[in-house]
Amino acid sequence: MEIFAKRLRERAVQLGISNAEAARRVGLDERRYAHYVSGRRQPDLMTLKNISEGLGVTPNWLLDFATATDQDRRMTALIDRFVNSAKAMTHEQLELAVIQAEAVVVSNR
Amino acid sequence: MEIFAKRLRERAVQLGISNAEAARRVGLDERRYAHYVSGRRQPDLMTLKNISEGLGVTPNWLLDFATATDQDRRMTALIDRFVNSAKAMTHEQLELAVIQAEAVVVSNR
DNA sequence: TCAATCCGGAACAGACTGTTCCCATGGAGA
DNA sequence: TCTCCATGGGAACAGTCTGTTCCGGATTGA
Repeated sequence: MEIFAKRLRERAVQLGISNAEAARRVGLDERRYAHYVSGRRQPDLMTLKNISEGLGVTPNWLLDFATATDQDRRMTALIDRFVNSAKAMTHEQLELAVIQAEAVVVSNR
Repeated sequence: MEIFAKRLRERAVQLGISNAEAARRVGLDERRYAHYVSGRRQPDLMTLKNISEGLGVTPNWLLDFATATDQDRRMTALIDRFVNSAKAMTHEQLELAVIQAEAVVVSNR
């Protein structure tokens, strides 16, 4: 996961801070954080989450995860339509829609 | 990271497959994957990424990372649930779900 | 010159992981 | 009913990896 270390360095530059300062923001020991920056060691999942929050980024970005939705354009187009509709719904309406959707998925067995 | 293990089990249910089948899709040994499912052990970052791809979800979702900082978090959480469900749907099923959602919005007027 | 900050390397004890057995359960088919 | 196979849990072990601690060099500002 060299990309992870690269993203940590990249983010520090974006924020205009040193890696040591980034470590403090995340709440990690400088040496420990330095290991992540150098790419020689990897954090556990909880630490990954904390780093994401501390630096204001997402795990997806830190891991360079390309959203699989980019592959199927028809699906993404439909999802976009749903998201737009969801913004015009009440919370109860959206909740019902989600429950229905999840029920459809379960029934696919 | 109990939530991570929970999400693995949750996703297997969504896809209607066993954990062993999920392990095969990801390309991991069943025993090893079972450790992740039980929450007793955690994968490294590269494996996390592979699991995300194999199961058609995102690291953000597997880690329960709240991306909502702008709008209503309840709404975005529901939308995320829908998006994940949509990935397990056929195109026809998703299309119907969207049509229904848009119909709900129209009825609000 | 001195102090402070940042960053890299080395090393060690401890924790964690990946893997391998063993076994219990439950469903499918003969 | 019996057998086979898939699933999944538990235990254990060797090896790897991590977190932490020292040390030193480089840079900056007072």
